Amino acid sequence: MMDLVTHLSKVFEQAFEAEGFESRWGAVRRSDRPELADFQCNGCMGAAKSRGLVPRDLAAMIAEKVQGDDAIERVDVAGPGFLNIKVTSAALSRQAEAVRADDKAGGGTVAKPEKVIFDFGGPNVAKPMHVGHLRSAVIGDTLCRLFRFLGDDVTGDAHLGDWGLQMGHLITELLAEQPDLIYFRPDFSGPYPEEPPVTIEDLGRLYPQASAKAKADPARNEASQLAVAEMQAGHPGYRALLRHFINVSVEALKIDYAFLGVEFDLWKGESDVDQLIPGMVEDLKEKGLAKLDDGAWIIDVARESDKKEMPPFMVINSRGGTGYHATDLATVVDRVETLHPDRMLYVVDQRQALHFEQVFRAADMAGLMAEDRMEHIGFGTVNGTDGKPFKTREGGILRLADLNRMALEEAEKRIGEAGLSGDFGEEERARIAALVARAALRFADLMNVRTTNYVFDLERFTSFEGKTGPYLLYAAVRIKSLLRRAKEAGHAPGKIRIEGDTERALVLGLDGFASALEQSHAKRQPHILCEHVYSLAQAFSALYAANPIANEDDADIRASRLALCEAVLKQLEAGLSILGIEAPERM
RNA sequence: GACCCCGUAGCUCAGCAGGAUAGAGCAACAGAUUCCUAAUCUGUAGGUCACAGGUUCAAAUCCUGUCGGGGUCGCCA
Repeated sequence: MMDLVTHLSKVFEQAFEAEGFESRWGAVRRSDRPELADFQCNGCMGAAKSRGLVPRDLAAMIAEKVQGDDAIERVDVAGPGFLNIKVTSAALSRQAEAVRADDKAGGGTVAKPEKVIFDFGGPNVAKPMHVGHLRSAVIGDTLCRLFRFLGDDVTGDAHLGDWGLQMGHLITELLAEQPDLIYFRPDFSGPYPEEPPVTIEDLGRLYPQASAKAKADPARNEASQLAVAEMQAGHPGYRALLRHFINVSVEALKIDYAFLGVEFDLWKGESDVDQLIPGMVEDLKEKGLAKLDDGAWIIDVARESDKKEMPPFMVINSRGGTGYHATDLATVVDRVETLHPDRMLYVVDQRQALHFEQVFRAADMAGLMAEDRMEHIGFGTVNGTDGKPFKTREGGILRLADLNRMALEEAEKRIGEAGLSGDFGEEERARIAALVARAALRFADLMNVRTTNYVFDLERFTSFEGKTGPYLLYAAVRIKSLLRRAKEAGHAPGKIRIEGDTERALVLGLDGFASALEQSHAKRQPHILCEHVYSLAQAFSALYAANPIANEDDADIRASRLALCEAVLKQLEAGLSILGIEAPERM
């Protein structure tokens, strides 16, 4: 199906072309002045100027030209030369019917589907996730869903941070606590036990313990670095421990992600590409890209056109170790070889912009992937009211697990207060609370423009009124509920006839889905879709408050409104599912 | 110091491929429930779009500068 904006744009573009103008002047968009018109075209001012014509005269000519189109009721010339377009009720009815019948609820498909890899989440083994991880997880997961919805072939990879100093900390701290473990015996090289020697609680305790010691004692830090080097060199016991740490951590991570409805196709990590690094380094040396500088192997990725200083890409550091430059580039090698992507998107904190610039340049220079096929989808930091990265009152980080728990508790409390779900069973109440909490958290993050920092406000994340996830659930559940009642009463939906202003507004809202998705996709900005879904829910709520639907006496109007509700619900659920939000049947 | 991002209502933020009277949510105030879920709806009030220049028929939006806030700048990731 084609949305009205696209249809009208074509009509106006043809009109401009017929008068010998460039078609771009014919671009039509939703009206800024809904009381005057449904759509507007502002091209006459610019087009007239290019010919020395009077804008209003040209506008009148264009208005005359488009008269034949059956979606257009009338076109008015206003102000200096605006064209105000009002569409027919029949056209709106058609659009609503089309949304109702469309299995994508009016959302389209990208012109050219691609195979896209999303690198997001980026959780670290043993380090608990904090609020910053919420952003990568939720934005990345939503973009994956959005791209899939529009037809792209998507693979989401968690890209675990399992190769750094934290592994050394864990190993050395475990060694201090349990020196007799088989993993530390130099005379033993496997096979090692299947059962992990630690629990997630152990990891949660060992890491901060070691980290604190290392900060205070350089020698202790040195020991961890040595352990990392040994592990990277292939120490069998350490490797076996690494495997255990990863497995134990991933199990725990999955719980937090599942709460948020975040899913990954791959759980690969830095350690998975370690074995590719030597070959990659050889290749870089052969190509003359890697050079020895200050004891380290680097790639000079700077360009003359650079306005800023571009530090070198660090392949191997002066101690002979590899850092995240090497693992990230090796990950590109791995992905290109195994998945053959058209594009790779990295959903990572904006502060890593320079790092990715370097990785992309290096990957391009190494002939792995063209620089313009790789994008850093950066996001802003989650700040406190002081403008600094958010800290709890105690000054610590807010763990994601704690945030999840707080949202859930608020949801449960609120369900009790509102007297909702009173007659539901325990299980259903718990499920509803979980869905409400997820909706609140995801929407509170996704509604922000991705790239800017935002101030974290716990109340906003656990609030259920106004522009929130729960508001959207509420709207969807209301529709489900009234459709259910109508069905029970034997009222069937029928032909849609759009009459009043609130109905018109609602259908115009429905019609904006495709372009919201398209823009959201093009800009990699979930908040555009959030805006759309929210305004759709608002438009429905306004109709709901002002008109009876299932209780309407006139059978035709009732059937029409019921059908309209079905269309709205379909699109609402489609939009929400992209945002990773699921509405219960009742709440 | 260089480079990047930001500055819009009391608060948190949209809008920025220029377009008419700058929009939401929260907070404030006034209303709405004989009937489909009030986690709702309707309305009122609230803005020198940081500041100063420039481009343009038209600037919150583009350009320049200033001020203020945040970030990044070779071996932790």
